[in-house]
Amino acid sequence: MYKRKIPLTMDCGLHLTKEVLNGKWKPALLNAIALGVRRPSEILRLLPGATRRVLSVQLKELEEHGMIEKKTYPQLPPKVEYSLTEIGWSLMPIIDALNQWGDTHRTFLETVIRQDPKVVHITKSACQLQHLSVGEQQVG
Amino acid sequence: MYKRKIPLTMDCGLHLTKEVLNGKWKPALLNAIALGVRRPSEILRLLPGATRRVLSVQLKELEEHGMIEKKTYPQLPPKVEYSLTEIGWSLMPIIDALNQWGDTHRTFLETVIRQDPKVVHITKSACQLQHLSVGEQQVG
DNA sequence: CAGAATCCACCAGGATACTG
DNA sequence: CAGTATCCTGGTGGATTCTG
Repeated sequence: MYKRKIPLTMDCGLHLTKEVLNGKWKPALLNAIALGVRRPSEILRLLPGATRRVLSVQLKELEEHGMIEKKTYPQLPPKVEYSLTEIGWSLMPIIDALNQWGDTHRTFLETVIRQDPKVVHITKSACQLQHLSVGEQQVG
Repeated sequence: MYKRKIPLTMDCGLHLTKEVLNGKWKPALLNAIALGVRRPSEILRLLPGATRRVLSVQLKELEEHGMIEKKTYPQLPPKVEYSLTEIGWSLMPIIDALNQWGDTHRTFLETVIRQDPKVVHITKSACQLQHLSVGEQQVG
């Protein structure tokens, strides 16, 4: 088993939270599940930029960190459903805030980020989360 | 100049925000500056886990993204002061929420994160942010 | 004191193929 | 459909040294 060689730094709340949300798709995954998209294949469709492997890895981490729960139906073909735990739900106001802040300042942000000479080109449509209305949220 | 070869994905607000806060010390840096710690040497003292170089790099990125402003006094020895821009300030509720969430669930989080077999050991005291009371915040 | 230049270890995440 | 194993690339951030 792989072991990380660089120690974590985690005594202020900021770093603890960062560790939980650390991963390219973690916030999007939590958001998707909160919006009722609970099956891996659906999530995969929702995030065309991500591969099955990466989603798998990050979902597992979220599960290990206690943010989501996994329900496996022992069938063929297999069926899996994820749901938020209570502590997972407690993250949603933050996710919403992140999402909203990005949307509010979209024009500005796209400009300054595009100005960044490091950024070669931008791919659009890697995430369809914004097409789901928040009103469709399901109650845990 | 280094150029990034992997395209960004940034059409949902979540990813825009993530790009801005992307960097090990970015939220902590914003928080520090908001709390009135504006000089590099002070910030360095506040975040003993980070090196001068990394702070320098991430401060520059925050500046390029328009979150902070840099004021240089042409003296010897040089003196530099950072401050939040208006849009930078607009991030503070989010930073506070991240910080608070981590603190609220500290016990749980430290447990599940430590359970993670990837984590070998944890360094404490890499960040002294929690020693500053929020009451000491300065107005932009 | 502030920061630029180098060098590099580490590891996150993408591609692909395979199993049940 | 869901998940794992393997391999590989690129880029973040740490160490160190040097300048003004």
